[in-house]
Amino acid sequence: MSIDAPSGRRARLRAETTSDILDAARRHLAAEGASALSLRAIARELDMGVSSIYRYFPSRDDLLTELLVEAFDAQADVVAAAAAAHAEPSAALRAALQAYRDWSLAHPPEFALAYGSPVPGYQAPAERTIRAGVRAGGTLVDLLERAWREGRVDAAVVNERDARLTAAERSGIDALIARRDYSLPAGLMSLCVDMLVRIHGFVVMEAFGQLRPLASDPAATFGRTIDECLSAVGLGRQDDRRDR
Amino acid sequence: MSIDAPSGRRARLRAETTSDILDAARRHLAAEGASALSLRAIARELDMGVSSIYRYFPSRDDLLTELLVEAFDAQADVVAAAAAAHAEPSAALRAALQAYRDWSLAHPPEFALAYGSPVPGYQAPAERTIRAGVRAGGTLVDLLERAWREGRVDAAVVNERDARLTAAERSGIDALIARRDYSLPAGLMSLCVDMLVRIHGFVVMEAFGQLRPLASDPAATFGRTIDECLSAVGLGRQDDRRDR
DNA sequence: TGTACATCAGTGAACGCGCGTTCACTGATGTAC
DNA sequence: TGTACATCAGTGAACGCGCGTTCACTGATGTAC
Repeated sequence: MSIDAPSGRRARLRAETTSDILDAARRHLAAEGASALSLRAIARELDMGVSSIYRYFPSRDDLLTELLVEAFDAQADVVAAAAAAHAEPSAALRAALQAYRDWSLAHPPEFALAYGSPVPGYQAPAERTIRAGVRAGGTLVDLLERAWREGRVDAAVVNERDARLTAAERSGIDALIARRDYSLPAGLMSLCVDMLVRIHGFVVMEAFGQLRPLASDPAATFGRTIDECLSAVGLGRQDDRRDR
Repeated sequence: MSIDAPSGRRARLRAETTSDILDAARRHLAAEGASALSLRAIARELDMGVSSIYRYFPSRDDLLTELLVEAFDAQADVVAAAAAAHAEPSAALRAALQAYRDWSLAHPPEFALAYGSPVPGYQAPAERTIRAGVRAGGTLVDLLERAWREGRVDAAVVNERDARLTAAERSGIDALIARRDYSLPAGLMSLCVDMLVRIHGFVVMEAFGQLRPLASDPAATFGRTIDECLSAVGLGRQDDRRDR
């Protein structure tokens, strides 16, 4: 997060205070929710005047944006790291999906900020936000691309999906692939979207407490959902059954 | 919504004003989000003093609760009506799931209130809220129960799921069935939960605008998701393929 | 090493705002006889 | 039909609160010579 970091005590202290503020903000995010995040409360907690905060962030909204970008980045980092730990694509994909869930459940306020209902009166600035928000999904697409190139994806599954796409869907998928410079076939991209929706939907429900009354062993249920997603995407082979 | 409704002009006017307030509240919910819902703004819109609102609702939180309960009820009504329009269970289930999505997309603020990130400083009173919140899901379970009783569910699918349940999952599922007085087998209940999670997850993403960058024909994508859910639940037979 | 100046973190008071809620009130609508 | 009383919708002023943001300031930390 530190920009440039031009050495010297002053710079170091500045960086420290900046991250103190962000930490306190995160705590308040956790306690009260994004729309109740208040500069005054943060200042109180840090034992400093409210006005001091303006030395570090030009406004409350900028603070929120920073938190939002950090959240997306942290999640994407964790997902990428999990994926990188496995050479075999479907094992990597499993690990990545698991990491997606783990991070989300471990950081409820950040997750809610990133994916929950919009914060009233706050409009996230597209430029900074979109790039960060796309990264986690991008990692998953990369994995599928690699699996596809290596011939590990069941082509019959992909072709069947391909044949079922409506014209509108196909043009949307093609545009998406072009926009993000992906290189997988449209059918596989469509299957990938389904997978994302399924995984994310699961995590949203769990994070917001709507799953608890329905499933008492969410980890197991999620594991099975991963299994089903992998096989739906044409990766349901025997070679990765060991790590379940 | 009207309680008892003891005739007379006064009562009628009272009911009218009450629903005027609720309407205005809904509009503000739509415009600003739940946490920004303000009695003063509502009063302004209705050209009345703020204090008058207290003749109708004891506090802001009670107003919110009323909106919340109404939202759950409205959604559940729509789902139940859609289901009731079809005799054949899997057609009814299709219609019900479709209605679930349609209502949600048509009422973004109510949907966000009911299923989005929690409103800061507001805790929904469990007694009134839970009963209403469970209704829509209950309709879907009823349909599956009926299909099961009529022998339309593929027993092999149910048994396979049954065999895969962890001990924790099984006891959770059994408790859920007992608590709500359902009567379907544990395997089918577990499949039903998966279905709910999948459908709800899809709708959440669509309602919160996170699906748009990924899918350009969400209706078609949702239709396919329904297909997959039905066959995952053991209802993927030929007899209802006509209405796709 | 010492001096003169620039930078910048931090301060506290103030502004103006919108909020939920309370209160004592007015006047219209209903009810009992 | 008329009168006396009870009910209750609606009012406007006031209270106390927390908020984001601005401003002119002080004093410590760095930099140039």
